[in-house]
Amino acid sequence: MTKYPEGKEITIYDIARALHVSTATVSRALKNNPAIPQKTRNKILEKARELGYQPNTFASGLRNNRTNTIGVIVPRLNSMFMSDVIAGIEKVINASGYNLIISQSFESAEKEKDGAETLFRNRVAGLLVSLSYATQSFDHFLPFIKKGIPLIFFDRVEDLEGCPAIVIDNFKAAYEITSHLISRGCRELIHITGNLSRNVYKDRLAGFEKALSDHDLPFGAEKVFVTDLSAEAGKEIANRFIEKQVKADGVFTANDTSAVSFMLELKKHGIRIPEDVSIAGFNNDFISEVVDPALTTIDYRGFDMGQITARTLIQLIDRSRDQEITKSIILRHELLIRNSSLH
Amino acid sequence: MTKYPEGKEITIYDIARALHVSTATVSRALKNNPAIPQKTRNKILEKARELGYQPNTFASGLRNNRTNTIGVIVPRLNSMFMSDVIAGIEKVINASGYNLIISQSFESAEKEKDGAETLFRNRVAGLLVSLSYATQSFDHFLPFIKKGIPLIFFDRVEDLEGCPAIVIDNFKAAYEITSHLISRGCRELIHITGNLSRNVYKDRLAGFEKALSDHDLPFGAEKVFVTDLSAEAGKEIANRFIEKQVKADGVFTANDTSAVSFMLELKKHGIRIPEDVSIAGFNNDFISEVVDPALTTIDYRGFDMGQITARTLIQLIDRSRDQEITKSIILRHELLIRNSSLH
DNA sequence: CTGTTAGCGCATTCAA
DNA sequence: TTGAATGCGCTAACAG
Repeated sequence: MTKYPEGKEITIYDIARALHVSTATVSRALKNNPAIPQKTRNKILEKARELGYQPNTFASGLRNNRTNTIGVIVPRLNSMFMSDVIAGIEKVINASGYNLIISQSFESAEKEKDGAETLFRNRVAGLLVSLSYATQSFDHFLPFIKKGIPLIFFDRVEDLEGCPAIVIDNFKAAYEITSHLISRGCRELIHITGNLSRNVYKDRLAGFEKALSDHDLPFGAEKVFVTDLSAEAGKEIANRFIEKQVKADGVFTANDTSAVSFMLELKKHGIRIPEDVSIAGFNNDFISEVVDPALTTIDYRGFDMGQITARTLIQLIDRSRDQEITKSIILRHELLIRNSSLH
Repeated sequence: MTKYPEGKEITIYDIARALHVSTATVSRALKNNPAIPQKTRNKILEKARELGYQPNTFASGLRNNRTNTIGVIVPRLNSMFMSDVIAGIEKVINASGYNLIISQSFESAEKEKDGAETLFRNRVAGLLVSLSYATQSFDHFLPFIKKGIPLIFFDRVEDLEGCPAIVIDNFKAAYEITSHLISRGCRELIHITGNLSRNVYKDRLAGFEKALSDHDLPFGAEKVFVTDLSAEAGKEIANRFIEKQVKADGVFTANDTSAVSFMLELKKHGIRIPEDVSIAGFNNDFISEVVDPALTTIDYRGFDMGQITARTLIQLIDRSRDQEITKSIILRHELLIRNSSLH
C-alpha cells in the first residue's frame, strides 16, 4: 500500500518514536508552543536535526488551509524597473520565511486572470499585483477579497475595497518634469505615454496637461501619443517627428526606454539634443544615465517599492485582529535634471 | 470540530454527493482516467464547473508527494540578462501548467543553500540554478539528486552527475571578441572579469588568454582584473587606468554593465573611444546599444536561454521511462562589432 | 504539561 | 465501470 519509491521521508512520527513521546508533543515543540518546556523542546529539535527532518508543507497546508507562499503578478519580469521591484519583493518575502510564486501577464488581461486563478488555487497567503495594460475588469481578484486574502497593488494600481496601493505621485512627478521643460524654454510639448486605463499613465498625462495649462500653453489630443512605450514605439514617433508630421521642441515620455530610443533615432537624423528638442523620460533606468546626452527623468527606485510592498503585505497577513487597516502608501520620487533637457 | 471560517471550499465530496456517485469516480473523472466513460466524465466536469470546484493542491500534493511547482535560484533578479532569462523560464513553466517559485542568492553561498533547502522542503518537481559567485560546495544540491528531482544548471553551471547544463560557448565567444580587438590593432589588452570559480568567467578568461597567445601577445596576471563586474567596479578600474597604474589600448570586459561604466568614466576624463582605447563587453544588454560609441559585445539573449532551460526541465520531469538522458546544451552566441572597438 | 484522536482533500487499492 | 476504505503528515480539540 504505502509506496516508498526513493527512500522515505522523516516525519514527526519518526521523531516521536525515537524519543518516546507523542506526535502532538513533537508538533508543538517544532512550533515553539510555550506549553512545551525548554528541555523537551531542545531534545526534540536536536533529534529532528539529527534525523534530517523536513516539515511536510502539504500536510500542514492541508491541515491549516493556508500556505507560506505569496503570489505576485506583473506585466513582465524583464524590464529594468520591474525586475528591481521583484528583487526587492523577493528579498523581503524570503527573509520573512515565505515563498514567492511569480506570474507574468505579458500585458494581457486573460493571462492576468489565469495567473490569479492559479495563485488562488495554490492558496497563496497574499497577493501582489501590478496590472496589465489590458485589464478592464477586476473580477478575478474578488475571490481573494471574499476569502480575506490580503491583496496589494503596486505601481499600476486600482482602487479596490480594502486593497492598499503602493505608488508614487505620478501626477506630481509629471507636473514637475513638464514644468521643468517649460522653464527651459520649451513651448511646443508633446507627451508619449502608455495605456490610459492605467493610473500611472493617466496621472502622468494629467500632470502634463496641468503644467501646460498653468503656463498658458495649448493642449490638445494631438499632443498625446498613446503607445506601448517600447523602444520601437519611441523610434516610430521619432520618425513621425522627422517627417514633420509631429512638431515639438520638448518631449516628455512616460518611460526611459522609449525616451532613449526616441532620442537615438533623432540623433541619427542629425537632430540635436537638447538644442533642437529637449527630452525627458521616467524611471531613472541605467540607460537614462548612459545615453548621450544623459536623460532628464524621474527617479523612482523599484527595489524600495518592492520591499515596501512586500513588508506591507506581510504586515497584513500577520495582523491578528489588529487595529486599523493598512492604508495605501505614496512613495517619494525625485526629478533628476540632466543634459537632455538643458535646452 | 470542522471549522469553516470564511465559507467552505468545494471538494470532490460535494461533487460526488450532488451527482450520487463516489469520490473515487469524481477523482478519476477529474484526472481523465479512461475507466470513466465520456458521459459520466462530462457530467462530473460540468458539475465541478457549476460548483466552482478548485482542486486542493495540498491534498493532492500530500497524497502524491509531488507538486507542480518548479524552483529557480539565481544570483539576482535585477540584471537585464537575468530578468530576461527568468521571463523566458516563467513563460514556459506557466504555459506547461507549473508554478514558478523564485529565490535569489545575492551572490552568497549561504543564501543559495537556504534557498535550495526551502525549495526542497516545498517538494519542487524540478530545480533550475544559476550559481552564485561564492558557491564552492555543491552539497546542498545532493538531496535533489538523491531523490531523483531533475536539476538543471544554466549560464553559471557546474558539472554534477546527471544534471544538464545550458550554456553558451564562453571560451569561443571570448576568443572571438579578443581576436577582433587584436585585429583592430590593439596590442596591450586587459580583461576585467568576475569570480573565476564560475565557468562563465573562467572560460572567458581562457578564451582571452588563448587569443593573446595565438597572436603572440604577452599575457600575465597583471592583465586580469577580478571584480564583481558592477558599474562601480568598471569605474574603479577606469580610474586606475586614468592614473596610469594600468596601461591598455584594448579592454575586454566580461559584462556590459562594467564595460559601459568603464567607458563613461574614461570619456569623462577626455579619453577617446575607440581612438585611444577599444572596448568590448559581453551580453548585448540594451545599454550596449545606447552608449556612445555603441559597445562591441557578444549577443547572448537570455529569454531564449530561459525558455530552453525550462523546456529541458519539463522534458526531464515528464520523461516516464524514457530513452536516453537529456544532455547539456550549448546555445549560439554572436559577436556584435560596434563602434567602441573600431580602433 | 502531554497523549489520544480525528480529519483536512485526494488518489489508489481492492473488491464487487 | 464503480464504490468503500485507507492513509499521506500534520495540527488542534479535548481530556487527562
